[in-house]
Amino acid sequence: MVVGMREDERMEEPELWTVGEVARRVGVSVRALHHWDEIGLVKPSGRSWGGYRLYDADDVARIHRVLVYREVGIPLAEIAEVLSEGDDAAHLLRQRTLLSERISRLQRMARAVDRMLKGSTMNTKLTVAEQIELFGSDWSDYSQEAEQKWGGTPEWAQSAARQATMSKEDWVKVRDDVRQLERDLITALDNGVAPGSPEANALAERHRASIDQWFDASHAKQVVIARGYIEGGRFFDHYEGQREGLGAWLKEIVDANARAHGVDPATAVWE
Amino acid sequence: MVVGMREDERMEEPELWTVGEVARRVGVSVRALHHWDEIGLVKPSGRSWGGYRLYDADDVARIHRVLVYREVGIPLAEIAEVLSEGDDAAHLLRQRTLLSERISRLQRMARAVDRMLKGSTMNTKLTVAEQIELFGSDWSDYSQEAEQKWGGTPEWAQSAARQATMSKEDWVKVRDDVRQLERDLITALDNGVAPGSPEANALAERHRASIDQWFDASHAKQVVIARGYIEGGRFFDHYEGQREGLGAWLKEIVDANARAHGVDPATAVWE
DNA sequence: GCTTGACCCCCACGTTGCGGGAGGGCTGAT
DNA sequence: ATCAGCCCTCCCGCAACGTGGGGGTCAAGC
Repeated sequence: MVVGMREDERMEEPELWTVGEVARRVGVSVRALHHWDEIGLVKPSGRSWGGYRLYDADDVARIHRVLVYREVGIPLAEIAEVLSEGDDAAHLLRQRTLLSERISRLQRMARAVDRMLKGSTMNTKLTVAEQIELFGSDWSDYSQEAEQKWGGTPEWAQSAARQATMSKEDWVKVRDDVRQLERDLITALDNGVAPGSPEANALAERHRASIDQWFDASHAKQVVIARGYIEGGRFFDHYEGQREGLGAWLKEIVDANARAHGVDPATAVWE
Repeated sequence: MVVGMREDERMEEPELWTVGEVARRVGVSVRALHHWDEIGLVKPSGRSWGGYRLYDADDVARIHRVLVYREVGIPLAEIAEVLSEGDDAAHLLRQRTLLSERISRLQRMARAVDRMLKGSTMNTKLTVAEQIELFGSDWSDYSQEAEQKWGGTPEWAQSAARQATMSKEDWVKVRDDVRQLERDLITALDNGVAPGSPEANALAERHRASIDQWFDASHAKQVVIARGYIEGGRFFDHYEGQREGLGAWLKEIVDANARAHGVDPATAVWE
C-alpha cells in the first residue's frame, strides 16, 4: 500500500490529481473524463485556482465502478442511475451477472469467427433431411409455426444470421443441450420444485440462455414466449407430450424468475 | 425454398421486391437498408419507374451475408471490403484478436468482482516478503528494473490496479503458470522448434497472454518487451540462466508471431 | 523576470449506425 | 376521383467520445 510512495508525498493533505494524471492512472482518455464531467457522470470534486479539474480518491473510485459497467455495454446514462442507487453488494452481484453474460456472448462471437476462418461454415445450412434427422419429423411443423409467428422480426433475422455461422456439430450440441434442459425440467417438476425457488430460477435462466443463443432474450421477452406454452399450438403440445402440465409449470417458473429480476410478468411486453 | 410461393407469382420474370418487403423478409429496418444503400454497402440492383428501390434475389443474398458479418461485430466499412475483395481472412483475424482481447479484459474484471464479493480484497494484498517467498529472491530486483523501465506509464498503473485485487492464491497460480510456460519454452527450444511454425506461434501467444494478464498487451508491445530479452539486464539473465540462448530464441518466436499478425518487428513501437 | 514546454481550459466539428420526422410522390383498390 | 399505404429525399438527432484549434496555467530554467 505504501509501496512506491515517496517521502515527499506525505499523507497530510488530501491527494488530488489533474485530469491527465487520473486518465493515466485509470487508463481512459482525458477527453473521456471531460465528457463524463459534462454529462455529470463523474464530476471532479474540485477545481484549482486556474480552473483545472481536481479529482480525489473518491472520484477515482467512482471512475473504477463506471469502468466495469461501461465494459459490459451499459449506456452512460444508465450507469449514472445505478451508481446513484447505491448498495455496494447489489452492484457487485449485478456486475458479476452482466460480466458473465457479456463474456459468453463474446465467446460465441469468437467461435463463429473461428469457424468462418476455417471456412467450414457459411455453406453448412442444414438440409431439411438433416433437420429431420436431428430434430425429428415434427421439426418442420415447429419451424413453420415459428416462422409464422416470428418471421420478419429483427429477432428472426438475428437468429438466421447466427444459424448461418453454425456447423453441424453445433446443431448436434444445441439439440443435446435442449434435451438435457427438458430432462432437468421434468425432474424438477416431478420433485415438486417451487416456482421462485433458487433451483427453479436457475432452470428459468437456463431456459433463457437457450433462447438467448438465437437472439438477445430479455426476461420480458422470455415471459412473452412462455405465454405461448399454455395457449395450445405446437409448443404447448411439445411440452405436454413430455409431461402433463410441463408447459404451464415452465411458464410459472419463468414468470417467477422474471419478477425476481424486476419484470412484472402480467404487464411484460415484447422488447 | 419454393415454400410460400403462391400460384400467381410465376417464375418467369425475375422477382423484385421493394424496401419494405425486403426489410420484413430479412428483419432489418427500412431505414437501415436506406443507410446501407447510401454508404454503398448494399445497393438495390434496380429502381422502379417512380424511383422505388428494387432488390433482386442476389441483393437479398448479399444482405444475408452482411447480417452474418454484422452479427460478429465487424464494422460496416470492413464488411464492404470483405464482400468486395473476398479477402476476409485478414479482417476476420483482426476481429478475432479484438474479441479475445475484450474477452480476457472482461474475465479479469469478473475475477476482480468475484474477489470483491468474497469481501477479502483489502486484507490479502501481498507484502513484499510474501512476494519474495513466492517468486524467489530475484523478484524484488525484477520489479525494480521493471519499475525503472515502465514505471509511470498507463500500463504500469493498469498492472498495479490488477495486482491490488489479487489474493495469495492468485499469485501462486500466476507463478505456476509462468513456470509451466518457461518449461514448455525450453522443451521447444531443445526440440528445435522453428520460429514462425505453428507451435512456436502458439507459444508466443501464450507468452503474450501471460503479459496480457497484467496489462493490455498488443503484438507490438510484446515485440518491444521481447527486445529487452537480448539486451542484458535481469530479464536477460533470468532466461539465460535457464537455458543458453533462451531469451534470444524467445525474441525470435515473438517477432515471427508478430509478423504473422501484421506487425513488423523491426519498426514496432510501444502502443 | 521572462521564457519555455508541458499541461490545462473550452469550443466545435467529425464519426458510426442508424431512428424519426417533414414534406412530398407513386400505386392500387374502391 | 379519392384514399390508404406505400415509397422518395432531405435533414436533424443520439451516444460516446476523437481530433484538432486558440488560448490560459504552472513549474522550471536562464
